[in-house]
Amino acid sequence: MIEARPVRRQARGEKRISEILDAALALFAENGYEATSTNAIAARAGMSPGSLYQFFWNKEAIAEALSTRMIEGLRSAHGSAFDADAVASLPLVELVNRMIDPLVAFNVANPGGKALFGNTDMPARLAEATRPLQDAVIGRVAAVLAVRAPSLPTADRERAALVAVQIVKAMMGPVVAADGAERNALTREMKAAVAGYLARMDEID
Amino acid sequence: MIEARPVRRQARGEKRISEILDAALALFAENGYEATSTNAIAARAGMSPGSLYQFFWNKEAIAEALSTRMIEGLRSAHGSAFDADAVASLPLVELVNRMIDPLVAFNVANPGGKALFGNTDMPARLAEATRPLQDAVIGRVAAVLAVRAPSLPTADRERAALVAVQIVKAMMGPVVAADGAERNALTREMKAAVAGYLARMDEID
Amino acid sequence: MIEARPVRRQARGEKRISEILDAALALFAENGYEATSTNAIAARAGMSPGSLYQFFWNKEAIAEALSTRMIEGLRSAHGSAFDADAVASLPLVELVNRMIDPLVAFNVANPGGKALFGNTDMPARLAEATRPLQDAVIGRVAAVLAVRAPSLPTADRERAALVAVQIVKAMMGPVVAADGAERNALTREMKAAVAGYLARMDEID
Amino acid sequence: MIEARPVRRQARGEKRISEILDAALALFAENGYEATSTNAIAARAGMSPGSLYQFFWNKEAIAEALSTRMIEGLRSAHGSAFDADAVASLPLVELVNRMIDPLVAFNVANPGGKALFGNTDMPARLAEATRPLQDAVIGRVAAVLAVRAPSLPTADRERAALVAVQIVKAMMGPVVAADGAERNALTREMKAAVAGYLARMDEID
DNA sequence: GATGAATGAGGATTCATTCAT
DNA sequence: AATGAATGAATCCTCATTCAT
Repeated sequence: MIEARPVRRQARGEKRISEILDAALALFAENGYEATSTNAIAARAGMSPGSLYQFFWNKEAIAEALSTRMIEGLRSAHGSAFDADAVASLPLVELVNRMIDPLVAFNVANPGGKALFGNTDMPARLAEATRPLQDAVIGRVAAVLAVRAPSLPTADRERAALVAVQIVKAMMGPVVAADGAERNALTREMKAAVAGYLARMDEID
Repeated sequence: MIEARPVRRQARGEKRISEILDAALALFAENGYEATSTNAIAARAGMSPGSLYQFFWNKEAIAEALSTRMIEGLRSAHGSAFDADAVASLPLVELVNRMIDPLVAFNVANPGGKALFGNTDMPARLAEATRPLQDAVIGRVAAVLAVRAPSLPTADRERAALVAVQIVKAMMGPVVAADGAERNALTREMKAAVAGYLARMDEID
Repeated sequence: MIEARPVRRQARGEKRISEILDAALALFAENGYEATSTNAIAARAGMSPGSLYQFFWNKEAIAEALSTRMIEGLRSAHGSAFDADAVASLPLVELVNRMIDPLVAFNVANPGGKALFGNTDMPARLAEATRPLQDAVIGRVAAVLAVRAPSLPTADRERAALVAVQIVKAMMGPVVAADGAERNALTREMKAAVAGYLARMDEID
Repeated sequence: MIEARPVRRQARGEKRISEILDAALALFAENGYEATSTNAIAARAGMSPGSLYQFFWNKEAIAEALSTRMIEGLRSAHGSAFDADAVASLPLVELVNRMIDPLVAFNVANPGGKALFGNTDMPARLAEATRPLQDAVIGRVAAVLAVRAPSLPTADRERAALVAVQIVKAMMGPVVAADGAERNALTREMKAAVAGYLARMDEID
């Protein structure tokens, strides 16, 4: 009744958590959040339904953790792409490359992210848990714009960042779904769209 | 025994079908596809669950019909925006206006659309049922490009159309969610992004 | 999501509700509240689990309804036993007879009541829902005492009523469990205990 | 393979068993038998669930042991209250005092008892496991009556003992739940009820 | 054509119990 | 002796769908 359940975080725990998240990511990608059953996640992760709940309070918590892991993954995928001097000095096209290439690589390696973001079909509480990722990314782009287009009013800057992010998000589906030459072509167009749009707010080039 | 249920299309039938679709659209928009129960749709449509099934084989069929109705709605919303001479002679910015303004108006008036498109959280079969809308729209834009940039290879043209459509879709959520001045600002940016991108493939301006 | 579920109370509804309550009473009596599954109740009531929930929001609601039905049953079982002049004029022994005989008859006919009252093993909320019955009965006895022993302070009167009721409750289990001559003997002793105790507060005899 | 698990009774074992029973008693009192999980018992006893099962075969066994420990506790609580000459020579009121006062003290100190006795909400097998306590107490009272009212037929004597015990059990809940002056008042009434009832079978007074 | 009661499989979650370490 | 991760059956409840009226 009081139930502490400290959400295992030890040694072997990390591995199992990871297995659960992998399974969940795959299934969310295939069938969506709602249509994915916790029993299915457990089965795919090679454990019993009961074990799942030793690591997560409930289904939402899994999606939340997935979202968190995604943020961290993105951050490390970007590496030094957002370093102050890179941001300040690079030509726009090169900057866009540095931002988008790791994103594409990350999404190709982690299909299923799309099930988590920009998806209306999940409990309201979860949608909010998913927000940080969104906001983190937009914030990063806005920070870039703050350096590149310092005279732009904050509101405009945030809006522009949103637009850039939305374009990337929207194109990521087709990019991930395609492969080979077509994937490259789509990636090129995505970059063109983003760079073209941002060029308008950018004093330098 | 051989189950006829010929999907009613008669007199009063049309009206009831419409009521069901209205109810479904509203609920999908509020809670998403999976979280919307057929009983809730029936209730909101002012009929019994049994009656609902006299018009649709199952829940998916409702979403499919919604998708179809959406295509038609979009088509009529666009009116003469895609007329041959409009497409051939208008300045790009004006053409984009004629394409996007009705879309925004339509989506603001039908806020359930987002639950149906670009949402992974539905049975795979449904996601496919939803494709025609997508394709219809892309096809229309590709046709425009065929006129404006006739020298562009077909593959590039289709890809460009996809990009344009994705940008619009991606921005539609934020646009519909915002209101007043911010909605206008977002719409303006959406148009700028699309026009900016298409300008590259467009010989004229 | 909004879900009205007006808890069926119509024509045939009453019958089914009654069947559910009968089944629940029997099972609660056999296995207790917690150990009785809603599926088992439905099965014993000859319906599917889903149907059960057309009449009751959840398991607690069934116990609540059972408690309510019990109060009404007791009231009607007592008939005119608590009429003003009966209460005022009857010899104590006869009064006790009129109070206890219907209770014994009722409990023999409705075994299982014991699972609902004075049982700690149920959600706190339920325990409270069950209180009214308890209080109703004690209140009735206190009212009798108010007539028979008007000089007794209210607190003492309520306490005495509680004692009388507790004795009856405590003996009811053995009485119901026994049968034939032993049941009669136990009933006689229960009455003796109650009458003996009340005689002390009673001016007349 | 032949499953030994000899129910540890050694050195440190006794201490751990005691801790388990303490934890179980507290939790049964708080939440009832069914709602108390073995994991919660283990946690409260400061050990792992696995360890718990080294001392008890299952949940029922814990309740059984608790019942046994209760009998012993009661016995020692009563001390010399049932000594032959005390029983034979004391005025009834004083005898009742000597029997009931330790019981009240014991129950106030061990408020979990009520979850174990007179509670229908436990598996039938457990209810029986709980019987010995009941019977032990009744037997003791019957023995008293055998001395005080030797001419009473055995059956009547046992029945009278049952009544007395039931009264005490029934009042124990309210007594334990109350405190201060009200607890005293309730205890006084409990004694009055018991003494009043027994006086009828008692030749002396 | 319509109704709405009825169905029952399925989903999230818990918990008594086991077993590898 | 002890641990605590693992198990999986069982629970309450929902909902897409059917069918008698």
